[in-house]
Amino acid sequence: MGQEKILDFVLDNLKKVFFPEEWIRLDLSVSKTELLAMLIVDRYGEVIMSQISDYLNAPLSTTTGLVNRLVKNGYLQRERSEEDRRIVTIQLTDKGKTMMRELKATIESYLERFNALLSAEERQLLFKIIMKIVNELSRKDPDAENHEKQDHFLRKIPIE
Amino acid sequence: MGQEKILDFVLDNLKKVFFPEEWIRLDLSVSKTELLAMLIVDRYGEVIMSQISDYLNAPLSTTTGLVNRLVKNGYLQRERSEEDRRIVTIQLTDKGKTMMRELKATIESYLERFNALLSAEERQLLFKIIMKIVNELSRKDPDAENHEKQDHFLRKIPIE
DNA sequence: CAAAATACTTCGCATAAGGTACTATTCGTC
DNA sequence: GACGAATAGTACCTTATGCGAAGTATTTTG
Repeated sequence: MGQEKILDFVLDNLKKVFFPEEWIRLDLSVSKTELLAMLIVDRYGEVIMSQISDYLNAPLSTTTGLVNRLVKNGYLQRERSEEDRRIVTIQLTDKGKTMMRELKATIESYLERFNALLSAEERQLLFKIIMKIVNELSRKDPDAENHEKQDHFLRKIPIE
Repeated sequence: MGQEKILDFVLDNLKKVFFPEEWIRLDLSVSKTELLAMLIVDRYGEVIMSQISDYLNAPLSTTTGLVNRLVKNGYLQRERSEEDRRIVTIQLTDKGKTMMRELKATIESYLERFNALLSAEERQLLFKIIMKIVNELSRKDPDAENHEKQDHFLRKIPIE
C-alpha cells in the first residue's frame, strides 16, 4: 500500500478517529468528558476540583458544571475539606464505582478480543510500535514542558 | 507487560483516545464535525445535503445549521440543483479547498514521521495488525447491515 | 391531478463549555 | 495578629452545537 493510499485510508476513517465513542461500544450514560472526570476520580480515590480541571485542561467554571451534573445523576459526591475549607473533595458514589467497574470490564473484553487476533510476536511488536509512536508524539508536544511546572498531580505509569 | 498493566495504560491514555484532536496538532478553524462535512464534500467534489447528513449520522436540521456556518465562513457554497429543484448541492470554495489541501499535508507529514520510526518489516506487520483489528471491529458492528440498505453513497476504498 | 414522498429550512429548546465576576478561605509579611 | 494577595470554587451569562417538530417547495405516484 503506497503513501497515497494510506492517506486515503486515513481520510476515509477520520470520522472513527474523531468520534471513537461511536465504534467503541461503550453505551455510556455519561458524556466523554464526564467519563474522563470519573476516571480520574476512580484512579486517585479522591480528588479536588482543580485536579479534575487540570486533567481535563478546562477552567474550574467548566468543571463545576460537569461535577454538578455527575452529582445530580448520582455518580459523584462532593465534600468540603475540613483541613482547608476552600477545598472541595470529590469521590465516586457506589453507582459511580459500579460504572467504572463496568467500563474496565468492557475495555478488558476489547483487549482480549484483540489479543486473540494476534500471535505472541505480533503482540510484542505492536507494543513496541505503539511505544515508539507515543514517544514520538509526546516528544514534540509543547504542553509537555508547560505542564510539568505546576501540576496538582499527574502520575506517570512506568511501562514495562 | 501483563494484561492489567495494559488496562492501566489504556485507562491512562483514554483522554488521548477520546480527544485525538488535542494531540493531533490540526489547529483547525472549524469544528470536528464541520471538518468531517468538508471532508466528504472534498472526497466527492459535490454532494447534496442528505449525503452529508448520512455521513455524519445527523438529521438534516443539524446539517443545515452546519452548512450555514461553513457557507458563512466561506468554506462551502450552496447551489440549487436545476434538474431537481428540491436538491441543494454543496461544493468547496477556494478557501475550503485550500484548507483541505493543508489538512492532507498535515496528515501526510504525520504519516511520514511515523514511517521514519519503523523498519520495512515493522511497517508491514503494523499494517497487517491494523487491518486485523479494523476487520474485527467492523465485524461486530450492527450498523454495517443497517447502513447498506439505503445509502445515498458510501464508497468503500479497497485496501491493498 | 391530488395525495404522498422527498429534500430541505425554520424555529425553538436543551445541553455543554467557557469567560467574568464574586465569595470564602488561607497564606505571607510586616 | 491584621491586612493585602493568592487560592479554590461557584454563580451567572453568553455562545456553539445538536436535534425534534412543523413548515415550504418540488417531484413522484397512483
